[in-house]
Amino acid sequence: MAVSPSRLDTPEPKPRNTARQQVDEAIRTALLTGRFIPGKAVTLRGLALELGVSPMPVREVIQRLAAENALEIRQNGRVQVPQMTPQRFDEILKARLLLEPELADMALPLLTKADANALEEIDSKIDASLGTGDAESYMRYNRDFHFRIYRSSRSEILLPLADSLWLQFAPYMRTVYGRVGTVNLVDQHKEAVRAIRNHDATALRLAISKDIEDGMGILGRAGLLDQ
Amino acid sequence: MAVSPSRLDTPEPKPRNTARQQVDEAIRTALLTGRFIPGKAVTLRGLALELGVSPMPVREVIQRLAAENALEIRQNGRVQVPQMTPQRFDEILKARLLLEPELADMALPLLTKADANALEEIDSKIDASLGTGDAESYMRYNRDFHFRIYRSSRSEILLPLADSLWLQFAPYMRTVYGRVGTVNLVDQHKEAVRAIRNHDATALRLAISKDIEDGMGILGRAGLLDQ
DNA sequence: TTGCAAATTTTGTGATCACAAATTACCACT
DNA sequence: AGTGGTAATTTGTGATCACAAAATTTGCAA
Repeated sequence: MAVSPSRLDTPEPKPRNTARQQVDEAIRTALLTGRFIPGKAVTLRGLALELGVSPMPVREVIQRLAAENALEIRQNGRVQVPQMTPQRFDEILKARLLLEPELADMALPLLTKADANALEEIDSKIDASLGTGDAESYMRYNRDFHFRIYRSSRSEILLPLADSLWLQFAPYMRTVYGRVGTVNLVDQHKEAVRAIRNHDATALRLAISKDIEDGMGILGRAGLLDQ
Repeated sequence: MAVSPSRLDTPEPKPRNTARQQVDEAIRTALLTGRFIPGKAVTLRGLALELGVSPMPVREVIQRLAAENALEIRQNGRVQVPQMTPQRFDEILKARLLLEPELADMALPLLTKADANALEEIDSKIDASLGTGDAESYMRYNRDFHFRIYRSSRSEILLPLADSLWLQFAPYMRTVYGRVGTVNLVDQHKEAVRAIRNHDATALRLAISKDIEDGMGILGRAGLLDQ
């Protein structure tokens, strides 16, 4: 008998490094850290030039992000970062409150002491960013904090859904921070870490829920009155 | 004064008819009605030939669907319809139970008597399809039934998330129906219509939840033992 | 018949080009 | 200076090509 693969699926030899993946990561990071302003036009050739590739991989990535509602393709074909609306904002908040506590709940049994320490480390960087008013760093570390938890869940379904949500509200939140600053920001990260250390599912769900509301609740809607 | 657009956004003149949209719709419908078998390889040139277009628009659509986890791009670049796994199945079920009752709840105030009648019409077609054992028609009409409700919510966030979920489980469910048939299928559609007519939010949520469990609960996991 | 290696084909990736539609720039005219 | 129309530019779309990697087929030898 042969020692052939025990599974008839996923041999998955070696990860290839395509230009598309680089472009994808670059644009996603830019969206998540708020380097794209809502309403701002995005052009294929512009991004391609900026990233040093041909328009080809950019086209594919834009389609990807448009499918996740992170970019908007108008009917004239032009691409832009979607504008936030009160309805969209409320729905994103609702969806986050449905999905993210669930993800945290799934992750909890898999979270180790090392994870808790790493989360504490990230949280201290968040505090540092808030102190210096560096909104871009804050957004990156805040994202890291949440998805360090969620990713531990090994979720294949809920995790991509949450990913899509973050891509949708991040650019807008960046504009809010630019307007009202970051000094008033509060979060429930220390409570979350404590809940993880105590293996307390109820407390973790509550911390995540409250954290989402802290981030988007009062502060968030404030910016929607004008624009 | 001018009669110019009252909003400073979205003039959106006329919808363009691109090859990409046609390809997108064709492949989505094929996935939702189970014409693609999980694990089946999908090739750019093959689809392009089949749909009478160049590989170009197919590439973009595949990227879109891959971003929604409706197609899987392996690390060697090959594309296939994702295989179902017990974990994925359970998570999809969980996600549906989180999102779809909420969508129905949002839709309820906007649903009219005409909607209820249309839903009843669709449900009769479902019964007809079940009678003749036409799984493909069943899947199309069942999809129509659910999204006729959900779409009424005018949701911009939760609706695309639910869309992604349906694309992920539809191909697998088709294989289940092919194995065990459709005669044993039960649903809660009549209860849902009744709840809509009575403007009973609690009853509608319950009907949707039970309907999801009827469709995926016992029957669904049965097929996961082998493959 | 079986195992293995070379050759052929298939496939995704990235780049370039042509084209049409939309946007922007420009300039004459009132 | 404001306005209207035309020209120039920009932009997304679709097609084709070259290339490399992977999968498949073929052919030869044990």
